[in-house]
Amino acid sequence: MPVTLKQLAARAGVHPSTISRVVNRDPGLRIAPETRARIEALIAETGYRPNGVARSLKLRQTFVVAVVIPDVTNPLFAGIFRGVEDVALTRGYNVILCNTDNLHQREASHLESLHARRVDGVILASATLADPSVARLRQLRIPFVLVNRYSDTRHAFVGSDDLLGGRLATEHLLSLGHRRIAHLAGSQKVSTALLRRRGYLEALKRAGLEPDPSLIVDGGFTEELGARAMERLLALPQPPTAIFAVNDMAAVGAQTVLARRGLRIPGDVSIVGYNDVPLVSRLHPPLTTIRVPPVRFGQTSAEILFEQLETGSASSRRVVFQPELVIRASTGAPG
Amino acid sequence: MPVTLKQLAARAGVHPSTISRVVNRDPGLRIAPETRARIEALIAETGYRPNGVARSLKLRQTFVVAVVIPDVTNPLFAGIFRGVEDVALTRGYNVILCNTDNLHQREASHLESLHARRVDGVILASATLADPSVARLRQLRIPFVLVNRYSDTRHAFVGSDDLLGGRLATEHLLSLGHRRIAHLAGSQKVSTALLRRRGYLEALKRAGLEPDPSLIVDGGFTEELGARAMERLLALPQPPTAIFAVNDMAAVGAQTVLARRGLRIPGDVSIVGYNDVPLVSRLHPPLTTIRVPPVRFGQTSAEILFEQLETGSASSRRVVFQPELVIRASTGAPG
DNA sequence: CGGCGTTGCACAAACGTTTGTGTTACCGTG
DNA sequence: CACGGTAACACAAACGTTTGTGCAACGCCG
Repeated sequence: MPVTLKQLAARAGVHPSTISRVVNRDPGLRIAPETRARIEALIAETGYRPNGVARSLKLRQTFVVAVVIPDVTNPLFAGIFRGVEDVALTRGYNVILCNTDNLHQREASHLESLHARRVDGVILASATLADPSVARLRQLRIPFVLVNRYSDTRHAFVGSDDLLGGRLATEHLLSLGHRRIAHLAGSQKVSTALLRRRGYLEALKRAGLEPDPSLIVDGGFTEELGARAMERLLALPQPPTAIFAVNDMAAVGAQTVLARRGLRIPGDVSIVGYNDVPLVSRLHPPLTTIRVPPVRFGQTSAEILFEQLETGSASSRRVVFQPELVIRASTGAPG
Repeated sequence: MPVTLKQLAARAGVHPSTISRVVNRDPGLRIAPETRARIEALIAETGYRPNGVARSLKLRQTFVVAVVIPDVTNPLFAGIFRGVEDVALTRGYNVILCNTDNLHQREASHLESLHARRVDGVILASATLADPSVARLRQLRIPFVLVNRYSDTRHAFVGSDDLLGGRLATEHLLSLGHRRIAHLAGSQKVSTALLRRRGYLEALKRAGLEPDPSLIVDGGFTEELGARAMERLLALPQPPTAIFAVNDMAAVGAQTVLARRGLRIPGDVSIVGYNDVPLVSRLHPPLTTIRVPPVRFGQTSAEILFEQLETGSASSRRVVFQPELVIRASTGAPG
């Protein structure tokens, strides 16, 4: 049922190339008005749509980009995707979404598949530090931009100042009078976690405090891992009076175990999260957190990607947004 | 840089078709072991990957499916996407994600684009009742399955029993002793909203109660719209003692205005939501809601879609899951 | 009226695969 | 030694476009 150029040409009594030029509005096309009308009528009648696959083959462009993220189920990444789709749409692009679950293996296999499909570019939100997948992307000469997390500083990147964010969160806690501030750290293989931790350490140092290694506990980005890390902290001889969690979900996990132990927030321990994902403002208590603009991440990274596609040359633009501390009821003066 | 079959063939001193057969492991291929070895070495050396676009053109299959949803930012739809991606991966498929924002125009334009790209199938989670887009899909002969919402009963569909869900929610409220139960209804153009409302009405009728039209207020699926609807309810001469919201976000919106007015939940008014999206269990108070399995929605719909792709014939299978009432602290006996 | 510049198209190659059908050389058999 | 069979490939068409170039026919000018 899908009509082809050749069939149309036969019915219109012209050569396929002529039809092609009218559907593509070739500006240099000189054509008799009646012929054009005949062709246009036929197009309307048959509902002809050029076969995108054939077009892509000929044009060496697929008009598809891919977004690779750890997990759409995480509102941060969902927001990023929205951002890129919104700008991709305006350029006539569609976007393939790939979830990696933070598995290198899965990330790599997605990339091979995307390469085979000849996507025009990829936006990678799942990069780790010195990520081999990023090297692969370069090797394959696939235009790409890193978002939220970076791999190293040579590549196009859009995200926010996680170092500052870590400092903001910690300084807030310090200003409330906390001295034993713990950090629920994420994997140090990802830039965001690394920088937030560094920001935490910097803030402590600026305040003249010696960081206590036992207060920095490697957890992860999930509720489950945040909860486990919190439990380890509570087992300490002298538990912290405040927590800075690497992200909101870890903070929520910590809240849960605190509540189970009958500890009050912020009475007994204050908590600050990171990202300000939906609904954390409605938790019990509402979570103090660091706000970042996920949709703008997506939009900006897409714009940089398309810039590369248009100029045909890789960019190493880095745009970093300022994170913002939003103070809610989960933080207060130490008991 | 991307190698082609022809280039490989030249270097290997064989015909392109021979290479093609070895990469595709053509079972009927008789080949000298040494030739095969030479070719395989060349493939490994050059990192050759068949051009997927050319393959698609020849095979008339793109190995791409699309998921069309209102908004990924909504965890329900994000979950559905995860489900379909998981099974698509096992079949070597990639998936394009499209957001419609519940705009018919945007839905239609996405569909045209997907058709032009010749995607192998689509999973549609944004259908309205008697949706023209669904008709278009049939007309274009694109295999598809509806998920969560249906358009009419002739098409493949996977979702849950929203009628039952609506009854469950309402009966729970009734069993607590509520008599003035309001319903924050969603758009009656979508099956889920329509059925949940019908379930609500049925439960009332079974309890021998006459539904009060002023207690059914058309809101929408967002926090904002839920809030507005709640305000209208509070302006009533005799406000309700309980609310059944069409989804969790609307319920959250209602909670907000209740809190602003100093009304206690569930002391003054009870609330039940729908979907059990992440974090509503951690709200203040934790939200009673109806749980549905979004990831299974996605998985199942993908399986049905692939079934169609394999058999080459449209299916009208309908699989509906049982929703589950999960009782939390937002509901209690009327004050 | 010859030549030239347009106008309005047609031609054909190319994009990179897949696959049904040759075709050659060789081996074994009677 | 002729013949059939098979092993190991080569050939070529096709998938549906795009685009540089070719080429009639026509009108116009000197």
